[in-house]
Amino acid sequence: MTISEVSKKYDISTDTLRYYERIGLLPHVPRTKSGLRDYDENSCKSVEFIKCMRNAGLPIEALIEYMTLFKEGDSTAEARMAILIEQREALISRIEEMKSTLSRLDRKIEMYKGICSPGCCGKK
Amino acid sequence: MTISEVSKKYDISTDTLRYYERIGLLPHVPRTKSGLRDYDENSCKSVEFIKCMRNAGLPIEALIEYMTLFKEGDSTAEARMAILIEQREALISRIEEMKSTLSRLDRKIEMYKGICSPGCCGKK
DNA sequence: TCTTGACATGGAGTTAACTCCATGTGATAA
DNA sequence: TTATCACATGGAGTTAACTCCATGTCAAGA
Repeated sequence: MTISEVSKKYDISTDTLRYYERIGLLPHVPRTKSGLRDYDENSCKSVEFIKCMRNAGLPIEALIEYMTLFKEGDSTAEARMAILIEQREALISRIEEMKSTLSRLDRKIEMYKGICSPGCCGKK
Repeated sequence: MTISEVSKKYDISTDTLRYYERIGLLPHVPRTKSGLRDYDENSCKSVEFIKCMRNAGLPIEALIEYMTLFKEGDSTAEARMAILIEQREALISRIEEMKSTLSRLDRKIEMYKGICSPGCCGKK
């Protein structure tokens, strides 16, 4: 797949895809004879994984660490798992925080509805 | 309350507190005769609200709009509510996204545990 | 052969949200 | 009265994560 196809498929700009590669987040993508990127299934999977993790707010730094260990082979499984566990914890607490903010927002919105309900909207 | 007390209480740097004020996010904080900030209950409530919303990822821009409308009085209630509803929607979808990433992480971690379980850690 | 269009690279620029800094002031402790 | 100290202000600098740009190459259509 060309870079623009991957860009469309995952809704990530080509600039960002190249950026991910040069900072070592996305493992080297295969090239055609003339040097163009030719994403294979592995590359696509990585892109998809990165997109998912980034959208959930995992920092690029942690993802680079993870991907780097990955390239280093099976012996790094332990360390990779540690990263995932750490990020999992962080994610859980962000979700909790967001949920409580959400219910606060809900209450606030209900209040606004209340203000506007019995009378203020005029009776005919 | 002095700025440093508020800073400790809400765990927000004094720089950030002043920053919020100058960008119009935090309504003007009362001052002492000599010009020092002297946070009253209202100011504190605003700080707490902002902190909560920011931690959940609401953009400063939206919060400024909200606060600005607030200052403009009751006639803006409708518009304020609209902002809250909009942000609520955004928050919900972020939470959903994060939850699905969380379960993906969970599965991945289970996989790592699996790899390491029956045998690889040596018997004895 | 010439032109066009997608892509490559290295490096600079942007955005959001702070964070830091230089300089100045008023209240208080020594 | 002098030295601190917390605080004030305006403006510059930082960080993460992109995004944009100038310049160059290559393959394919006119």
